[in-house]
Amino acid sequence: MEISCTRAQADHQQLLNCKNVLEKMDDNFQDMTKLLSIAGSEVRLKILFLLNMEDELCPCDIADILEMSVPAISQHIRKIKDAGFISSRRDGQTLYYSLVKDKTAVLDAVFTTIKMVKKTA
Amino acid sequence: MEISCTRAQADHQQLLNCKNVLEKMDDNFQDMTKLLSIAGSEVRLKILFLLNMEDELCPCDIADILEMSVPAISQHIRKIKDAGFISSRRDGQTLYYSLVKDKTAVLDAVFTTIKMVKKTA
DNA sequence: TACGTATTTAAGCAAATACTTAAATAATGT
DNA sequence: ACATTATTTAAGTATTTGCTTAAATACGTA
Repeated sequence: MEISCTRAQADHQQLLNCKNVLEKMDDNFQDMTKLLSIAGSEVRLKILFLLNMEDELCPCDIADILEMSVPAISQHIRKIKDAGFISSRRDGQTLYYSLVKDKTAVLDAVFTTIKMVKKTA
Repeated sequence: MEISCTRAQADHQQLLNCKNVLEKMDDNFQDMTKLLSIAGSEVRLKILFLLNMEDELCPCDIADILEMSVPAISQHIRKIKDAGFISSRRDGQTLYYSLVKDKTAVLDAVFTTIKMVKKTA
């Protein structure tokens, strides 16, 4: 309980209500944080964007496109995969990765925004 | 250019196209990465969510709600403010922070998703 | 079996993060 | 001017991150 804000106008009922709301959605916050922290890296955001655009790609393709080393890409992929946002399909030696759509649905708004042409100031 | 993926089926034209698309939107990726990396921390995501819900709050309120120290909250606020996603208004000793709506519009989808009741498996 | 390619994994390291505590600013009231 | 409250800033530190290089694993083929 220990409310520390001693402002005269502090609305303690409001603060308690906020606490309750957050507590009720704690799992949702953790899930969303996981997705946003994955997407909050320029490299990983590009990987997710590319998979959304091309349906599936192999680590080697992604390394070529982003001009990065294969192990660096592989480690990003692993992080995204461990979080459950992409899945893989093997064809011979090649592993193809693709988005798990229902776990990454919120990113549609993100991709749309990225694709919007910016008005030059 | 140096394409390194030597798969027989590798579609080099596809890879070059991807590179071009990404390059064209590079600024957008940087802007979006900034927002997502800010939002990709559980504490900051909650701060943004609270500001969306309550319109404006002071650091002390947020510290109370999240049960964290005031300096810890202040440093998160500073990071969000430096990125331009919140603005402040002073009333006496109290600083009230609020969302810069047009810079955080994509987060509406995020907040909506968080508020959705999860189907228990 | 041996070799080449695709990918992952591991070890190492520099840089970034996110707290803590203590000190500095800023505004208000006595 | 002094004390109190709200907030920020700074310094210190443990943890996490994201690459690099080198080694391991997996698959296909001669």
